[in-house]
Amino acid sequence: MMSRFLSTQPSKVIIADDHPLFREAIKKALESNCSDAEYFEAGSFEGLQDLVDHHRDVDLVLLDLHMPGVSGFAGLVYLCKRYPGVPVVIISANEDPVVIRRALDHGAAGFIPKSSSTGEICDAINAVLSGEIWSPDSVQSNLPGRNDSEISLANRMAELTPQQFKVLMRMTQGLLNKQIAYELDVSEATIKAHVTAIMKKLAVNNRTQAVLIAQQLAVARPE
Amino acid sequence: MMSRFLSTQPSKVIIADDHPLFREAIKKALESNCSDAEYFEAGSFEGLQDLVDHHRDVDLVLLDLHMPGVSGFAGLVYLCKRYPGVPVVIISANEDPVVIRRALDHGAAGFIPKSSSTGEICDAINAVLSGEIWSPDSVQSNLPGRNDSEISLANRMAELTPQQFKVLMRMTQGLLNKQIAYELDVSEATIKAHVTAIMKKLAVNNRTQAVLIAQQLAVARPE
DNA sequence: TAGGGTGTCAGACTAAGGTCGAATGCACGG
DNA sequence: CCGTGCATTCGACCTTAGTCTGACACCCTA
Repeated sequence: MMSRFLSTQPSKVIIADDHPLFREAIKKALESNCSDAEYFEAGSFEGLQDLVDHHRDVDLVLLDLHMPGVSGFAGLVYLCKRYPGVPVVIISANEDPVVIRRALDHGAAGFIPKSSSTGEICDAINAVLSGEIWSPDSVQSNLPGRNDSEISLANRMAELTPQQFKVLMRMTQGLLNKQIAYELDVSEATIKAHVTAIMKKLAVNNRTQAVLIAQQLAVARPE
Repeated sequence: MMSRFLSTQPSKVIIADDHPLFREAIKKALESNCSDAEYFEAGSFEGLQDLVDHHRDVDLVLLDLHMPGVSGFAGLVYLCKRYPGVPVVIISANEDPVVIRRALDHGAAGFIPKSSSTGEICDAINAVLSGEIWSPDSVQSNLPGRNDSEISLANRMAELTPQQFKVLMRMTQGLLNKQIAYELDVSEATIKAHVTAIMKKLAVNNRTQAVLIAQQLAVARPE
């Protein structure tokens, strides 16, 4: 059976979703239908950060919108600005056209609803690998359009270093500096330094305002 | 000209919107088309709180979703639980069916898009005054349905006293205790006492988490 | 008139947040 | 090979947040 991927080189694909079964399902679908690509899986955003750091030549990232460690578009924005060459495809249970549009505006190379068939998924991935932007037929471009203030937030957010981003994500979960320090296995003083740097980059002057800015890139989890 | 209000008693109506011209327009529309009701206006949520406090016999509140001093549904939830007898009609530029549905779930007696004609507005108000729930035709009940966790948040939020609510709204703007104290013209010690009480009622243990809970009732401002 | 809830506040204390300067290590280009 | 810049780390120090105790006034209701 011929590979459905256009590239002749074996591809590196990262699948990031917090549900192991779903990661498996995606991988199986891609393996059987598409190609002999290499697959890497991440169950948390932190794991994803590690993977992209060690595989700068990755060809594609499949990213769920709801991952432990990130809320909403923050992870997408971060990846896109930090690794401009790497196409990121959002794969989500949420099919709200507004959400899809926002994802594409924030740099997603495609949007695949979880309800898609394996054939549709492969079509989407082929399109993305050949440089296209892929989105479900239901979404056309007459939607709300890009929101400038949100874009500027995204830009500021993208200036964060990897560690700072991890810290910010934990701040948006209401964790104390002490708790973040424990989770990241550094001293509380270090977290405080990161928090100060984050606030400077986001142009705010206290933790609550920083969290509020990060929250603006959040997406309500569908029921 | 006959009043289009069903009630024979003169009604008390409060119009809460941060745009003075829009308040005027609404009032004019109601006056000329509907009845000889008494009108009161509020340009901020704080003003609205004062009004309902002094006019417990108000027959109707028209509330914009985006008011200085409240974000999203918080104000609606607060009013509904605290003054159960008073019907609150949301009047908003946002016409997203999901938003409309959430508003009705949170106790709104009706939802009037700002794009409505004066005739439609009067129809809606008559319906509400005679005890019905009014929503635009576009919204039927096959939507997402009530979100239990959001309802429980709303219940906790509704336990707040008026002053605590004011404090919480300012916390969600990233203000320091000192700044809130200045705005409300009380001492910082008082604000601290309120913040402690708020966190207890919301069942959280720091300011960031309290703000995050409040933010879950927020609505993205449409462009 | 007593009691309960609310709003106000002070003072003293503990905990958490936030700033500053500085050290380390690592990558990049000269 | 060396300097420059950046990310990460950290301790010392000060500010803000949050708790606890106790207090007083107000309003409403029983």
